[in-house]
Amino acid sequence: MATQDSTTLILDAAEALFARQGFAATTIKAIGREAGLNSALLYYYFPDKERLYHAVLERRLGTANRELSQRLTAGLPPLEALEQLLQGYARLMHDAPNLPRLLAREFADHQAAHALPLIRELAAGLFQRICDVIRAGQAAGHIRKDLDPRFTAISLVSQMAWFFVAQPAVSRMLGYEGIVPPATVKAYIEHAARFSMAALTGLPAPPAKSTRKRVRT
Amino acid sequence: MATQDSTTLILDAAEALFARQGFAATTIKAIGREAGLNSALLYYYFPDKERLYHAVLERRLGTANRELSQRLTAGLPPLEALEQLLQGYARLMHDAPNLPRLLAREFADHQAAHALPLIRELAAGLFQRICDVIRAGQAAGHIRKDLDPRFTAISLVSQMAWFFVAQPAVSRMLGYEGIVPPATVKAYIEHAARFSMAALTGLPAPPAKSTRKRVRT
DNA sequence: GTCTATAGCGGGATAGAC
DNA sequence: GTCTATCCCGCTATAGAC
Repeated sequence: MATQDSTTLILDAAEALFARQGFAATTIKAIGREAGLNSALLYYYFPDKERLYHAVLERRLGTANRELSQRLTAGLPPLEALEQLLQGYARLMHDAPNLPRLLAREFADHQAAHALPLIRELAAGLFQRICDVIRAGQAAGHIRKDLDPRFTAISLVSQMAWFFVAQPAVSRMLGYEGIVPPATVKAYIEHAARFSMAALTGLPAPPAKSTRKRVRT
Repeated sequence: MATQDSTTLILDAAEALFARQGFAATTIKAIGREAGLNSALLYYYFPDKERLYHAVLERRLGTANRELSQRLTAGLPPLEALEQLLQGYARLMHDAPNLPRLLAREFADHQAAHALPLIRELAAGLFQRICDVIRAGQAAGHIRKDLDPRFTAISLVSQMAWFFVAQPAVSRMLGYEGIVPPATVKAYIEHAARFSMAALTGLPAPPAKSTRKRVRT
């Protein structure tokens, strides 16, 4: 609790509130209160609310992106690289619980003036690299070739992303009152890894059964 | 465009705006404009903004829940039931493009006064039923027994949920400018089904390789 | 760098005419 | 049922003292 520089204090407070309530519902005064500073001071450090928000996203996404991309460029064999990715994603979300919420809001905001471009750029870069790893795995014969690399990347990321974004609901479904306990998070991540590895390496689903029949009742 | 009753007009407009911008950023006046009605009229049909929002969610979630649960109680064999679920989820999101965004916001809003309880209840009921189907599949020997049913349910739903919630980003990643074209959506859904079926039925990932090594660089 | 005070605007909600 | 006019509050942002 030793005195921190005000910029950090403000960014921290803003991040917490933006994540919890979103941009519009968060007031400058509330941020000031949360940071223990006078709200007028925010305008000394940041030109306006919009750009404060942007600064929050940049700080959080910048570190996130750096961490994640490290895990993919480590030069591991494809399957291990993907498992590391899941682990890395989980650790990221766990270390920065605000991140999933911030992301969810940005995604939901259609073409918000906000920082979507930034996110898109980061995500796209990451996405490219995941696809490349998958393709490498297919070329090396470790991953089923009938999987579309881009779709597969989405399948992998989804399992992590949704789990953390939907925390409040997920928590309830798993039978907890408040937060999902760390041990359960860990167990889920291991599940997701096993689930995904089976899908990546497993045999195609038995084409028996008449699976394609009616879709409408 | 034939004249509709004002309630529907208002609900439609409100749903669109709430989904696009969220609760706080959406003004009563904007809803009136979007609906082509005087904004004061909203207070004739709804007591306040909060309860208008609630009405929007109830309308959308009510039908959604009904449709989805039908697909699970159809008494199909487990694996087919799960595939139907994925299909149903996709159709739902496709038919009501506002739904994923509304959901994402509700999940992100920590303990918003809004309608989380409603969502939690619906989701929990559905979740229970998915788990039951998975357990049935395991008992019948169609699904690997080393998978935790609850985690597996999350893995399945995630792949659909995130794809639709993150549409704007997903679209960019797949190389499209605006919306993901229907054909691609269909292809992804088929992918997700295949991916998931392989994971559900496939062999455990080859325990060869030394997969558990370093987690930190 | 941090605070007080306040301008100025826009939003939610109401009163009441038609 | 639908519209006009308006109240009142709270928010962003600024001016300026310390």
